[in-house]
Amino acid sequence: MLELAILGLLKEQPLHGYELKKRLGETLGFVWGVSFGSLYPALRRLERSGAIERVEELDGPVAVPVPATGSLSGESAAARLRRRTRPNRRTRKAFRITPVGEELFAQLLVAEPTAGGDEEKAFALKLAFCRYLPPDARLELLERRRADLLDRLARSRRALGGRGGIVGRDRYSRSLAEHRTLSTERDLAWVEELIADERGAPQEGATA
Amino acid sequence: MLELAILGLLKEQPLHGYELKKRLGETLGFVWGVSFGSLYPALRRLERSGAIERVEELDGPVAVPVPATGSLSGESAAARLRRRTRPNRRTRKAFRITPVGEELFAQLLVAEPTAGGDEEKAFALKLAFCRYLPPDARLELLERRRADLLDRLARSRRALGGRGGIVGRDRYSRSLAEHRTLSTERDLAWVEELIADERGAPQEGATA
DNA sequence: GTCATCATGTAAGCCGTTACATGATTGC
DNA sequence: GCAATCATGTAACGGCTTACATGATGAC
Repeated sequence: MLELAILGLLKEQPLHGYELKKRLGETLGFVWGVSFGSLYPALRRLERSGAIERVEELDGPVAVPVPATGSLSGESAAARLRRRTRPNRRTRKAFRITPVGEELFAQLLVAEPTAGGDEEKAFALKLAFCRYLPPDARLELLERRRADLLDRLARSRRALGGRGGIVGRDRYSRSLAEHRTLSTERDLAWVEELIADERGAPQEGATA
Repeated sequence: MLELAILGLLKEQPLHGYELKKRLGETLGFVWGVSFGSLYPALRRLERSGAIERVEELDGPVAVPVPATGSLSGESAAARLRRRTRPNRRTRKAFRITPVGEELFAQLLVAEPTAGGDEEKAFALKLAFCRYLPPDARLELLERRRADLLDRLARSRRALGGRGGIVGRDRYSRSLAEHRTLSTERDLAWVEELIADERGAPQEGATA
């Protein structure tokens, strides 16, 4: 999962570890937070397997439009900008994705979630990158998610309604079960909406 | 987390591993599924630490009212019932919670989630057992959750609205971010409802 | 010269997983 | 007797965490 996220971000532009972590926290943050302790080993693994490679840092490469989160004071924003224009650090190691990495990325994007992990996160992550997927694979991803949710909903309802289930337990458990069921229903509705959109207008590589 | 769940179930009645796993799947299933590979080692740990102890299996102990999930055929339900009335298995090891275990349980129930784990699950689990908590601790649990959700919501919105955020990314990421934000808002509303209920009628050990 | 931040990395450990191995009980 | 289920356990591993160690760069 981490590797998918890394490759996905590197598809956009070469980055070094520290920056990668920041982006993982910013643009994928509602999905995920990673620590250095996992990030760097992951980078090494990816490099050794040939999925990514070191790249010399060109000066001011892709010129992020101006980070301007708005919450920064004008002063420090200016400082950040100044710094950003002259990033000639020798100590940092930027990586770029290789063709091998592209292939790995494509594989990971359609792979079954590795049971141990968190199904929700895995789906969220894949969705965040599914613009790189051909329309049919995209649909399949969504359909699979839909099936999972239907399944879970069935179990939820069985637990909720069936005698011997949640009924008769305390109010907290009951409230929890009800809320979870509702959430699942809404997730399902959302996914079905995505599916409908997808069938309606199967946008090729839709970036906008 | 596993240990909390085990202790919580054992508070109701002594159980052996296999049954424990079933219950974990049934009554806590929408929150959790455990495998034997974690369950048995956890039981050993708990036993060694004195939190639980082996107990001789009395015949037909607590007499679960009749499992009757409704989805079983009458035949196999009858078989299940028949079996249940004479469970004189020597091979299985039933455990009961000890005073030490009660204390551990109480501790785990109010402990901060161990960062590594899944915050959602941890909260759900605690809520499922919070009837054992004194009203003030219960409120604190809810308030803490509320704070977490508020925090997450703020970050969600920042990512969503702020320039440099999700705007400008592809429609999938955008939809994802919007949906997550909505979900968080609803979780928050739910928790606030629970808090209001709690303040309105601080039921002592509310089982019904 | 010192502090904050940027930047990379290692070590130990936690908490769970799957896969495998084994054996008792019961229904037919 | 045979298969299904009940029941307990071990081994190897996975993926992530925190805590720790180290050092460069830039601001003042």
